[in-house]
Amino acid sequence: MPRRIRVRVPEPEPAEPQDATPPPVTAHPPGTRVPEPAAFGPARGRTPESRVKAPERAARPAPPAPARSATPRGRPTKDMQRAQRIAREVFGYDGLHPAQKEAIASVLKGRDTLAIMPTGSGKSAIYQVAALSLGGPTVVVSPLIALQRDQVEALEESAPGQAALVNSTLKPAERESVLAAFEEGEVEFLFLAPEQLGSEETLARLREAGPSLFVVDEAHCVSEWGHDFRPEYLRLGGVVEALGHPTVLALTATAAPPVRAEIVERLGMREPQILVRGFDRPNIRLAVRRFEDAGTKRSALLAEVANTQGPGIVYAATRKGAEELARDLSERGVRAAAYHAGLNVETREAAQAAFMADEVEVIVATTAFGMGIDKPNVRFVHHLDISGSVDAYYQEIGRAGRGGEGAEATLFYTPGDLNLRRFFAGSALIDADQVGQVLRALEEHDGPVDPGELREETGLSQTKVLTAVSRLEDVGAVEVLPSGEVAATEGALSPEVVAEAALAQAYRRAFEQSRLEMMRGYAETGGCRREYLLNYFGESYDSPCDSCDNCEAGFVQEAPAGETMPFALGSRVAHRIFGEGLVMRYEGEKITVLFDGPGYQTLALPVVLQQGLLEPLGA
DNA sequence: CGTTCGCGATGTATATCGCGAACGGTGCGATACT
Repeated sequence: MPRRIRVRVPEPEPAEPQDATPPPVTAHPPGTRVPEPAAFGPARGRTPESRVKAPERAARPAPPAPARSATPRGRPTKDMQRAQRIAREVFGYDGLHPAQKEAIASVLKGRDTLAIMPTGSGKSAIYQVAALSLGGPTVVVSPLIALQRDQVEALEESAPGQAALVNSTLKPAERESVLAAFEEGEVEFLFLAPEQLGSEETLARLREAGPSLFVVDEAHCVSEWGHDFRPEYLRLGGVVEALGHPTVLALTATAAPPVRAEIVERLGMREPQILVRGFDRPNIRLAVRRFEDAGTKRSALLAEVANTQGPGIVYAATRKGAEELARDLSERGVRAAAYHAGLNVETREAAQAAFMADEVEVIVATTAFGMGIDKPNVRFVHHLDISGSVDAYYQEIGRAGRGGEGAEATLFYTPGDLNLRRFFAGSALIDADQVGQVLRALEEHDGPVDPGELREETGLSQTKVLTAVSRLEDVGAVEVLPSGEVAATEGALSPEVVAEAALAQAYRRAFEQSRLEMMRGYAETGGCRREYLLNYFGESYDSPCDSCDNCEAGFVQEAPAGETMPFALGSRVAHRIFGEGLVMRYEGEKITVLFDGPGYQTLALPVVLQQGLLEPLGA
């Protein structure tokens, strides 16, 4: 029930004349610092003169423009011209990069858009400019409260008072005033974590505000965290629907093809525009050093870091490992600090701030460190322990060399390190018993049930209940209503369903394991590592790269053109047992296919050809 | 899977051994306590 009836006057879009009147853009208030340009390339300095000129440009009447529908192809539309003015005058960007323009244009056309671009390439500018150009409020889902704060602060510089956030640290009165301001259209951007959207009341308030744009930042979290760690991520598709399907803009720095597909599916994106900006980071030199025992490996890494100019990041798999390495580095005279989720907030923030300020030279961290870190002068990112997937690894090493200078990414590898990752890849998932418990609790009710009730009745945690519900939803046994309530679909409550949900779980596990196998493949490949990484992200690359250990050692020969690729890279194939899949990579006599069911599988090419194991499929 | 933890036994050292259990990584929000 709406608390009040209110006629909402649509925001500028229709009210704004389509002709020469300048857009209602706030110029920088005097004394406001102009934010750094977010576009690629070196930040060009802005002179005071250029700042003074901006308002003049805004005041100058624009040339008469034809009606929007008559805008000639290939030239910026009226909407895009306006977006570029906003980028310049509100945010102080010197110009938008082509990829940014493309993404903004896509959003302005009302198209759901997935933009995959490296950190530091101005992803924030995309949603900022698109949001102000669209008119109508914008919901931004972001995984970390710290990131939300950074974004609000950044917006505060150029669009004061236009951004706010909602989370559990707010007092009820503060929360109320933020939501009210958002409903009234006084605040353009509202930042929140997906968990906030689990509250029916909050959702209703957002619906009341009538958002025109729904942004999912760090969208890979949908796939990486949604299945166990933060299941609310899988609920975002329902949230989008409940909000009347505003245009969805998903942003991430990395996503392999299956992760992309999952983002699109889970967010319920319709005919999405998918924009991928180059994955290659040629200035990062790639290497793997293999050891047979962990002690030797650790000593080698210590020596390497102690003799290398920082700043740098070392990733470790465990908290303890991170702390011990930081301690040993300090003993060797390296200014090092540990960073992991077990540290108290002050220690963590101090470590990060010191690293950003170049007071700490090396940060030794678990996976807790990194999201939102954009430091240009990181000289190396080394791994004491292997990452759980190539996706995670690439994101981690991508924090090196942002400024464009040379950087090193070395994986210190022993095969035994895979065990811990195997454990992580399988452990967080719930088992069939727990799915059964939730299903039985559902049977007790006739109609839809609130997840909170299920939690009480099963004694499972919120996360477990939501995970079980997601699995049951995957097999069509339950439906989650826009209200957040869970409803069993007709005739679905059967032992077969539990079995099916368990199977879905097994598939997920197999997929995780196959991703780990791909990481192992990187560690053990004799081919060009850059090619391996880029193939993983669905891009082709002509090795050798001359900037990885294998290419430098001369292991990688240039492949004769048109050699032994019986199935084109990126084409669809079918396998009798594994089902359909996507050809990812050739190496030696092996072919790697990403199957829709069991994930990445590497097959022996001669056997495949001899026994006809793979059938090419049409596009 | 490998390492660490907790505990009882050993058998008299205030320490070591052996065994099974537990843990290992990401963060939100809610709750219970000062």
